[in-house]
Amino acid sequence: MRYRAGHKQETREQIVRTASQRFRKEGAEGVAIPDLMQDLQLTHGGFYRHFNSKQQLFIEAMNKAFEDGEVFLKLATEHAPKGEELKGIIDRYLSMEHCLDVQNGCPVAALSGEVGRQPKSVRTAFDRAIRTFISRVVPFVPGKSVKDRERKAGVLFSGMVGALSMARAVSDPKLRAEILKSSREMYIQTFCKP
Amino acid sequence: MRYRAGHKQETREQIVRTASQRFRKEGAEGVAIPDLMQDLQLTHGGFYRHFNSKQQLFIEAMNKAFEDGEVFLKLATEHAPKGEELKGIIDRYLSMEHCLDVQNGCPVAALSGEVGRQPKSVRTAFDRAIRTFISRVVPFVPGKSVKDRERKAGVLFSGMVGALSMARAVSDPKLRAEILKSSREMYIQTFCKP
DNA sequence: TGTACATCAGTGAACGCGCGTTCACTGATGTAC
DNA sequence: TGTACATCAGTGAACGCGCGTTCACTGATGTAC
Repeated sequence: MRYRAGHKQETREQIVRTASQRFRKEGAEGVAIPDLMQDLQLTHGGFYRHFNSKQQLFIEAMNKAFEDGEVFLKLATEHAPKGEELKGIIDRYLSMEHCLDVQNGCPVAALSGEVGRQPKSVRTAFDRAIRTFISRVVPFVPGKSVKDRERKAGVLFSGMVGALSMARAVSDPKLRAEILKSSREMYIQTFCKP
Repeated sequence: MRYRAGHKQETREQIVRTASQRFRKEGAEGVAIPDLMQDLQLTHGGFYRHFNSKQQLFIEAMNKAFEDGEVFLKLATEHAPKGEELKGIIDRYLSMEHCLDVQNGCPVAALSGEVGRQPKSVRTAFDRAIRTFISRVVPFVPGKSVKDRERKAGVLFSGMVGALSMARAVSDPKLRAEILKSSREMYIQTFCKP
């Protein structure tokens, strides 16, 4: 073999990682295979040694993005003081950093518009990711019952997704900052008290 | 002239109306000019008698969608009992009908993902639409001051946008209904009391 | 240790396709006389 | 009232382009003997 053992696997992972970032930033149709491969100093022909189609890459890239989401939650809760984990999640999710860093940010906020047009396989993966995210947040949400806490986690999550999407869509930096700040304050006030 | 007076204007308006619906449903890149013109039983060549570019049509179609948004608000508040206008807005915005009717629904929910990639002219139109929508809702939002009511209206709007986007992205109809219902109940409870 | 062959990740020309856009043309009607 | 010409919304072939995908080829290394 020309390349050392594991070389192919490494290339594959690099493609998925780069695709995962670029799909979030530029959308499924905004990323061309030849262009993507050039990012890794490769030519487009080799792509099909790793994937059957662009579609397959999109699915794997989405799953990679969901894994990033898990890491995001872990970091946000671990860096927060005991008992203030939910505040940590909200503060980080609705931070200007997360808002500007689309390519490494929440895939639900970045891709929910496109996902509705994707095939079933992509959409069910989305369902799973949303349920997982909510279940990870539930332990930190106060509430009367598990059902109540799940509902609250769901409303909080979708609300934050909307605030982030709108802040990103907007052109005026002041309006962007306002959207993030109002939502941050209101969600902390609404969801963080026991 | 071959066609009666006003004919050209009518055709132009039909193109904008159809484009406005299809852009919301299929995204900016999902709609091809030849295909769009065929919807109106016309051929693609004639398109450029009406518009300089697809870009220009997109902007006009977005503005048309924003007008639809104004109508939406008017209907929602007029049909509601006096004093329950905000409840009327929330109930309608987060209804299953609105969720399924992407093509006639809120352009912010449908296009916020794409708008970030559009040129300045599109994005400033978006800013204006968001500010207008919020100012239309403010009169019905209870609060201590105008600033406070504006903030609340902003959080409510972005929250509803997120809930609608997520409900649409999801594949499981039960999960979709849950997302809408939880948000509806919670937002009515949070924002509708004085 | 040296030689012949097999492997296979990556190359790059080529494909068919649909897109946005252009343009010479059409032909029913309005206008000039 | 009748004829000749002008108008211009709409037609459809054609363009250049970039896309997703295919495929014969390359060439450094591993393996067989």
